[in-house]
Amino acid sequence: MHRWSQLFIPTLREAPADAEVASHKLLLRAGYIRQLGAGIYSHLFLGTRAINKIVAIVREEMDTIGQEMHLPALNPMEVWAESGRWASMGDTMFRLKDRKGAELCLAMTHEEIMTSIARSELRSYKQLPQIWYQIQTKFRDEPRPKSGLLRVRQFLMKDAYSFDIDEAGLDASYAKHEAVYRRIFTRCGLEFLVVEADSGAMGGTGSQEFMVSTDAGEDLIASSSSGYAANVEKATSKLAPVADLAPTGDGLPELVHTPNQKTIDEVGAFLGVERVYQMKTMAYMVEHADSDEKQIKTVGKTRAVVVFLRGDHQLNETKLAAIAGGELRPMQAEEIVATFNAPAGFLGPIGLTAAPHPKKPGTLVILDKALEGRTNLIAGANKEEYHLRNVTPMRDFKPTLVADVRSVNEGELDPIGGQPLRIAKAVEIGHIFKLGYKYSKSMGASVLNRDGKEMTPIMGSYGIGIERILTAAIEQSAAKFAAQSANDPKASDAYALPPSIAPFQVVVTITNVREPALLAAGEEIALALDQAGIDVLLDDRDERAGVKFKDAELIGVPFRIAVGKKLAEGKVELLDRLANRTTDIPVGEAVQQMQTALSLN
RNA sequence: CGGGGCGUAGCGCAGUCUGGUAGCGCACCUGGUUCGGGACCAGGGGGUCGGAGGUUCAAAUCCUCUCGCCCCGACCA
Repeated sequence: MHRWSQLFIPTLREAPADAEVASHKLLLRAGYIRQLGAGIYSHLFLGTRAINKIVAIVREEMDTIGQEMHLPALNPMEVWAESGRWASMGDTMFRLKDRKGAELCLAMTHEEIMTSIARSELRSYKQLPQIWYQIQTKFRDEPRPKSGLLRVRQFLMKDAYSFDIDEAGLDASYAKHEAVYRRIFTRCGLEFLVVEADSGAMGGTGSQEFMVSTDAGEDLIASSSSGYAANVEKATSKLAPVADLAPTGDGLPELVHTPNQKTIDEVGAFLGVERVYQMKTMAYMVEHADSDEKQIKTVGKTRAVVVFLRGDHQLNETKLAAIAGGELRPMQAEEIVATFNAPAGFLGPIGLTAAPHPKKPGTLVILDKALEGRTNLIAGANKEEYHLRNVTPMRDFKPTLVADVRSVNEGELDPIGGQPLRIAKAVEIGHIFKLGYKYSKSMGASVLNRDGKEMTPIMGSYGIGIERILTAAIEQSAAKFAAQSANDPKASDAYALPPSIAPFQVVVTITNVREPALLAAGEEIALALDQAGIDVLLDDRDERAGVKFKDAELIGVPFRIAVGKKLAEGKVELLDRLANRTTDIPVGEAVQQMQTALSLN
């Protein structure tokens, strides 16, 4: 049994000025963590206990489908060079040299290491499927660590990798992870959402993220009441049909003089035409990763990418980057002139030469799906001071491809049930991803199939941010407490963790340790709880009751038993902080009442 | 990397503009009173003012350089 009087729980009355988000302030104030450097934190006693509980849940669930390993965090450069990530990871990877000058890195994930084990050990389809996982510290030199434990440079991750003989096997391994992830996050007491995610420029056939909705989050997710949920990087929507403008003149593109009218709004106002009837031109350059040799060989290291969007729509750069196959940057003035033969402000589709196919050289011209079938649009004329009327895609110009590259907006209808989309901030706590052959192929893993033929195993990778479970739980709870008492300025101080991940399940607060009866009763109750297998923290400090109550709340323990005045009547007070309910219970029933309360959570 | 802000006692801050013995609240230590919602009285300890260089009789304060941290934009668990 733990006695507060002997523990190191450095609670703070005020949060350090650097702390911004609720979980960061609370973790510091409650004595869970202390900062060592930007994005580098020590977990103190309470933090470690909470993390250990989360890890135990993750491990217990993962053990139902996979096997735990422990891999090196310190990796020789060669293994990362093989997959191409030594080059592609750039500054995000911590790199170092040993005394001999050999290059090493601190691992950010473990695809390479797992694949190298698979390659040297797996020989036969009979050994598949395999699911290997580990719970380990990862290192990432984040460009901008922030928000306490939410975005850090060193963190705990549960990462798992599956190896299957074929796609059906991968689908099964993926489905197992999805089910296990749902159990893990449910047991951790989180309200989460599973969303469709961007699988990145790397390819891959499927990817879902597990998200917890909170304003502290950095991701945006779109969801609706029909069950649709997607990262906005991936989300699509149904649009209300638009009645096109009537053609003017002979119905063919017609030049209009538009001096000094460059933006969509200026041109719209000048011509008296709303934004939905206009076509917006956006010009980028893609830069292909050095590792993508094939692409560079056929289309060059950089390539012009031109996108046409409806005037009132926003480009989604993630979607575009996935299609373009590299990193994007806006075109510079000379590049614009080289591509369009016209200055910015009057760019349009006509006269532009599109690559006939994405894999062929030339300008990659993309027409956003929302413009498919539209007619008589207003667009730039590729001529200074002129725009065109009556521009009709496919008739007047042919893009390289038609694709969804726009961002959805709040209120648009979801693509499956047609319900309005809500857009909210969220934290990503887990990600499951059908990797495909990227690593097994580049690193040369293979097994013999039933016919004695060499096959490349297909892989999946699956991650969980351990500390993020803690922070998400705190954010979620703090938001709820704040909403419940919106006019109470101290409300942001309050939160409570789910019993499954709280450092203790219950605090027994002896309101005054100088009264022998209270002290004895508190000791007795705490001992009984401890013997019943309940994680109890006995607050036996010689402090005033107010201090002890505040501290008990600050550390986020979900139940509190106060031993005080009512002991004279043989009663103690049980506070359920998650339900915000206080009940007086007979001393002798403390264990049983706690067991009941815990079983309900 | 670009933009903004901040480094003064463990935490929160004042002092910097206008150079002149380094301060306040909380926390900490001692004694006393108090004891169910962050008590009170009295006494006390603790600071290379982020670092280096410069200007000056004199620098937390002015100048130069540098390091660190936080926040806003491009990445991810």
